[in-house]
Amino acid sequence: MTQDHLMSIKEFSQFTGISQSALRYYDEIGVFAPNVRKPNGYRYYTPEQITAVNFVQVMSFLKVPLKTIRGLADERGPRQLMTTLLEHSTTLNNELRRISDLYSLMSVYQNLINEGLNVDEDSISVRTIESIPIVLGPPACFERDAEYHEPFLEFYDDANMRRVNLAYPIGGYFASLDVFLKTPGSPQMFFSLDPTGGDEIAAGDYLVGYARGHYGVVSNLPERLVAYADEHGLKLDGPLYKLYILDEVSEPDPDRYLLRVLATLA
Amino acid sequence: MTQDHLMSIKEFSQFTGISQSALRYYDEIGVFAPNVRKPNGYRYYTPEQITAVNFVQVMSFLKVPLKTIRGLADERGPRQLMTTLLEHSTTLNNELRRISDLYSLMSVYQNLINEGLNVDEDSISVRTIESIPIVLGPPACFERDAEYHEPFLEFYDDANMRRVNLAYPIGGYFASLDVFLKTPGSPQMFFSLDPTGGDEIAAGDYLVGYARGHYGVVSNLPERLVAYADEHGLKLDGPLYKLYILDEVSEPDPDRYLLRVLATLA
DNA sequence: TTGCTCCTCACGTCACGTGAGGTGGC
DNA sequence: TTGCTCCTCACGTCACGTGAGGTGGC
Repeated sequence: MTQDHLMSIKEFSQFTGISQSALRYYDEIGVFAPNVRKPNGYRYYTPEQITAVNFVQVMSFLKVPLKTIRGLADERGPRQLMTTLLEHSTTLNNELRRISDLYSLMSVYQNLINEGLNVDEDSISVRTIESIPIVLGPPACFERDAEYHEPFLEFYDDANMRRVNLAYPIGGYFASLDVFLKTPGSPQMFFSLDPTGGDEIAAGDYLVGYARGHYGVVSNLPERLVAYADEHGLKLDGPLYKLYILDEVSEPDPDRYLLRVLATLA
Repeated sequence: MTQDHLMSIKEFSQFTGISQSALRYYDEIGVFAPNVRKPNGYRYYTPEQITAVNFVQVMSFLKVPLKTIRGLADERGPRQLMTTLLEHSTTLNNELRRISDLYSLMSVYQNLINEGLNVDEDSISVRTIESIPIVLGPPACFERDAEYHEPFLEFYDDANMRRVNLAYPIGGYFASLDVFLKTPGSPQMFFSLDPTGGDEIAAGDYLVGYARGHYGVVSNLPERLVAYADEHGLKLDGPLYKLYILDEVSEPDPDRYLLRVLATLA
């Protein structure tokens, strides 16, 4: 290495993919300065500095504030760097969790919306379903003078404590079709589609039906389910899952919310 | 659902994990307002709004600006939401790539630093190594009057075009020990430890040695490697990989940079 | 001389955080 | 009355982005 090759801020910016204004800002706050400053104030960088600025990028991606990175450069050393990396690897783990959560959240939403857009909502059908992971909440007690929101809030409270991701759609669980027929608006438990949960909608055959309307409105869906089962000689036995596949998130008109019911076939 | 339960901003903040100031900000820019505003200006939220604000959170995590989310709420609908989700799933893919890149980058750094801290740098040893993925650059031609930085910059240019992550440590490749003995400062190619690359340091047995000092300084390492091989009746045949395992990123003192050489054993 | 690059302020932006100073509810 | 919560400005912050107005290099 004889004489160092000097790169203008433009060249250096193109090499590193870091904007010129970012480079000037790094210089200003003292986190990363060009190796050479000409009398006219022009900044010049050396090729070796590419590694150094990459390090700044890495640390700032780890959510370490730039001023901390600056301090870190002063008391640098392999051991210090090691501990810093270990400290912030938890940040990275959290980020990764958030990303993969979001991934599955998006695919859940996409599946529901897709179903909502393409389904023939007037017909009842039989569907074989893979196991779906869910989180069941505590028993929801709807006393006659109590209001709907109370068990709902209880569910939220409980879910918060159990670190359930409440961005996933929430549905209602009924122990049987009979319960649903009697109190279609009052599930015995709520459940979240958060896939990290320890519960599941068991794999198997289900009777599937839909209904449109505000939260709580089931119109004649329960009767249609029973009629279909009778007509086809099917026996319904086991839990029933109610879920809004188009809700306020995707549908601005409450009259067009779309409800789906899965009823276990014996 | 009789009368809606109303939550104060504090309660709602605790339920959703969103700060009070963020909620006020959402209200201010019109992206998410409380359902009820009392005459005294107090904000009250209903349980149903938990889903809605979760949606805002999700979109803003997808790097969608809040003002865009506001606009999105106006012309909402299942179909629109679907396309928005699809559009921004690429954002998510990029994020995920960056995170997992950073993960492997950190583990590469950690392994190197660990090795640098714990190794007996004066002794030569034989080590069996798993295959290590790398990216080889174009042939580096060091003409006698050319300067070191030129092939180095060529490597960077080429790597940039091939979308190699230049934050990974960079080393030098020599076709054989002989080449290294003659020109230890001028590798025939550069390589990056970027693990996405199509090349590799082949699995097998290597003679491993270390040297301290500035970039380009190898002190008596070549001779020590030869002497060790002679002494133990080992034959060196095949490529040699040179890499700084402690460089300017981890070590502030250039005299203490630590170089490692892997020489293929026949 | 003509473009092009670079410079330094200075101000804007995005998504909030942080008091200051004051009111409301129980 | 006391303490707690809530309110609205207003200003700060972080990591830049964006001109404005001017100089330097070939």
